[in-house]
Amino acid sequence: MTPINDTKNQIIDLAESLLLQRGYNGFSYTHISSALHVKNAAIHYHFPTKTELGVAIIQRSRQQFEKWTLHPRMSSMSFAKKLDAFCDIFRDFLKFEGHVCLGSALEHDFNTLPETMQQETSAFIADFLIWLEKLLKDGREAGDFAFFGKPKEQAVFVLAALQGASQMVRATDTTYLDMAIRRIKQSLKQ
Amino acid sequence: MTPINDTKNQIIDLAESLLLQRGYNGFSYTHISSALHVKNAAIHYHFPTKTELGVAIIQRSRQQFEKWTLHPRMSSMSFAKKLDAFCDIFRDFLKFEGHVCLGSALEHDFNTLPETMQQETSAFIADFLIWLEKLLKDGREAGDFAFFGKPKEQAVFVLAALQGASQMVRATDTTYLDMAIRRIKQSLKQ
DNA sequence: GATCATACTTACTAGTAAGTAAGTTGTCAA
DNA sequence: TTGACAACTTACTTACTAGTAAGTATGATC
Repeated sequence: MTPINDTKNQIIDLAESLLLQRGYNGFSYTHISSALHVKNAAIHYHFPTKTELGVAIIQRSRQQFEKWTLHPRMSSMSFAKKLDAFCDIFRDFLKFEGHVCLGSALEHDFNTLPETMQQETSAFIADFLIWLEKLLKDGREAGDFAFFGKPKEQAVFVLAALQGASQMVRATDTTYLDMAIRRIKQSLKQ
Repeated sequence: MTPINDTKNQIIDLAESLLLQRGYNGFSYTHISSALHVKNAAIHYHFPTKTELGVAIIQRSRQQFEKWTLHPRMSSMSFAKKLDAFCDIFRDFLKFEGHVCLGSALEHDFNTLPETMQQETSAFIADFLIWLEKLLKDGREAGDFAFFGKPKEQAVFVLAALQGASQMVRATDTTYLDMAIRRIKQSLKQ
């Protein structure tokens, strides 16, 4: 048979891709099963409910982000380089046709999401904001960044711009994210 | 019977509200018909397809925005006041429980939208960007705004931040939009 | 008073959604 | 060789989706 967890991981991969492309209410188990050439019930075997599948997607992404933040190469980076790397996360999402970042996709469907997914979504956004706030705070203290007000407020602003731009790309032009990123960096210069 | 266009307008009102709350794939004709205490087919009488209803929502919004830009009181406003008024559009969306701005909602569902709705969505976003670009350009020339680079790039940045923040609010806190607006204004100061 | 359009309702259709119960098959361990 | 389990399939259910065809009440017009 197939290797252990192979189908399960393929399901999460595909479901995440569909979520980023079409939103939580825009994909079904049939989308996944037909793409993987298995039956509808096979998906239900691995993820009895769509809610469990949704939670699995977010939890895996949270783990990936945590791993990213803890990666050895991060500790040797300058604050500016870290911000660059963070912006690259959003650029990477757009490499796949029609994708948007996960936070943006989940926020949009928030009101129609089951409660457990809502909780995971809020935690996911909080992960990003906490990391970003610390980067901006430490970067300003070190003299690498310059901005007024609280680091948290600036973090909200940066994340909002990144998410907003990654979404705007769909109805406009893919260069718009780069425009926003240039402006974000500009807004942090002395 | 009911006054002319009353039901039709009520349908657009409700459909728009549902679209902003739940996304295009998150509401059905049944949501509308049961709320208005009419039958499913009554909605189809006014809007034969969901696509036509979707297009009607966007077109009405575009007309409302055009009317807003041409309102007599606008011409006497300072550039800063105009920007304030523009930001208020986004604040107003959030007054209704769980709403997000229309542009954000449409961009999110873009890939699953019928073609006519995609075209209207792109035009809707373009309306906003063109107005904003002109405001920023004229404002900088008059010495009221200060920023580097092209007005268009700054316009993309401002709209991205507004849309992103209006969406982030769902998974976080309603104060986050105000944070972003404060930062936007700060980024345009000398 | 007949005709006609408007604004519906009743009663359906075909398709798709998530989800389930029961049976099948390959693999591995005792 | 025999269980036992993982990983499915087959065959279904219930609920909801957009959309339609045909009929009806109401008011305005000729």
